[in-house]
Amino acid sequence: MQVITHIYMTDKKEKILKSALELFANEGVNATSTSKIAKIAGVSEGLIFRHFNNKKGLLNSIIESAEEKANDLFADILKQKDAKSVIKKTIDLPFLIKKSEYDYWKLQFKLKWEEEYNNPKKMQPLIEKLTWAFLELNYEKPSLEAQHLIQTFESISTEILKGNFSNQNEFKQFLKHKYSV
Amino acid sequence: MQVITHIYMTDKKEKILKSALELFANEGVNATSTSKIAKIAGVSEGLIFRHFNNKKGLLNSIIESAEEKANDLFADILKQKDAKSVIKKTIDLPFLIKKSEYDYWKLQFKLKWEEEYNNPKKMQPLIEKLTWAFLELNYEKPSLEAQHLIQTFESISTEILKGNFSNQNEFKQFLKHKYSV
DNA sequence: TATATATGTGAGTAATCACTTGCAAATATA
DNA sequence: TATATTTGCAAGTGATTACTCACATATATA
Repeated sequence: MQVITHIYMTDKKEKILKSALELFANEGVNATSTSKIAKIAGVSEGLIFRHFNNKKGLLNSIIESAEEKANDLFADILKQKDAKSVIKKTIDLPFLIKKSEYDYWKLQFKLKWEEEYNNPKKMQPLIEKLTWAFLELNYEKPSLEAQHLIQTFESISTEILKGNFSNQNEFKQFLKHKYSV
Repeated sequence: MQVITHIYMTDKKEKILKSALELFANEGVNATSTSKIAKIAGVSEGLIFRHFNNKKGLLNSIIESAEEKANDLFADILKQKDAKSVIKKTIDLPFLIKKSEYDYWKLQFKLKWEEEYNNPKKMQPLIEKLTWAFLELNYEKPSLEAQHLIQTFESISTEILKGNFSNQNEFKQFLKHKYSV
């Protein structure tokens, strides 16, 4: 057994989650069979269903922890008291994603194309915080500026996760200069 | 038989392509079985393989015509002689996508997450044209500006295709004002 | 008209799918 | 220690998968 935050989880259950995440993120949920997950995880296929009931239950379990990771990242921005810090940290956000967490984000971005899992409201707190920041800084259209910066954030994240973003630092500086932060 | 541009295509072949496009775009390639395509198209399953050899051949055939549609849209921008027109038309681009062609674009955007079908070079001509335009207008960092506008274009397209973009016109005006076009 | 080719069907195929079941071993609790 | 519960596996299940094949009909060409 191993301690995850404060919940105990068996090693094999963890291995299933880890293998499923990797396969779901890189090959797609539908293209990943439960037998393949079991094989990669080194467990019997039946164990997947013992722990997660069905394939969807496994996916939901992964999505849950992925959303936790997303909220952790947003939390830091939401608690900022300084308008410029909010914008600065939003620009930094996509460049801070750890390689070890790429699969979590890949899966989330991919699933946004599945109606069932696309929830644009998840960005709402960040949009509101940015709107406040742009208002504070006397931008003409604060909410549209917020919308635009979120779009930029999503595009940058997408490019990074797909592995085609060569001039990351240069572009980050460019953006910070644009917003004077 | 029916005439498509200058190539003859049987009605049933067309129906297969149409049904497959709809299903691939909305439910995903892996989640769409050839039997379901045949059922929706009102043909025998075997006919799919007669015309396209295998499922991948069918997908490739759809992708080909999707890329043609994309190139048609880009072509108009690439031939512009005026820098401001280039930027203006790029901003207009995502808002010009016809509802009847949503499925083509949905499929293209979804497939960008599959390594095999992700080809960032496809945007290169547009990036270069925009870089030229921003240089012409004396922007400090033309190529980064181009990269940024393309990102905005991709984000807007994505939001429109996912159906969560309520303030389209307002946002379009906002962008045009930002770039003074 | 005769014949070759293209278009179409329906009934197959083996492989794989998500999932179940019966039973054993490990662990927690009394 | 005795017993209940959890964790685990191997061998299944029927349904569905992408794809093939034999055969028929429609169309193009000689």
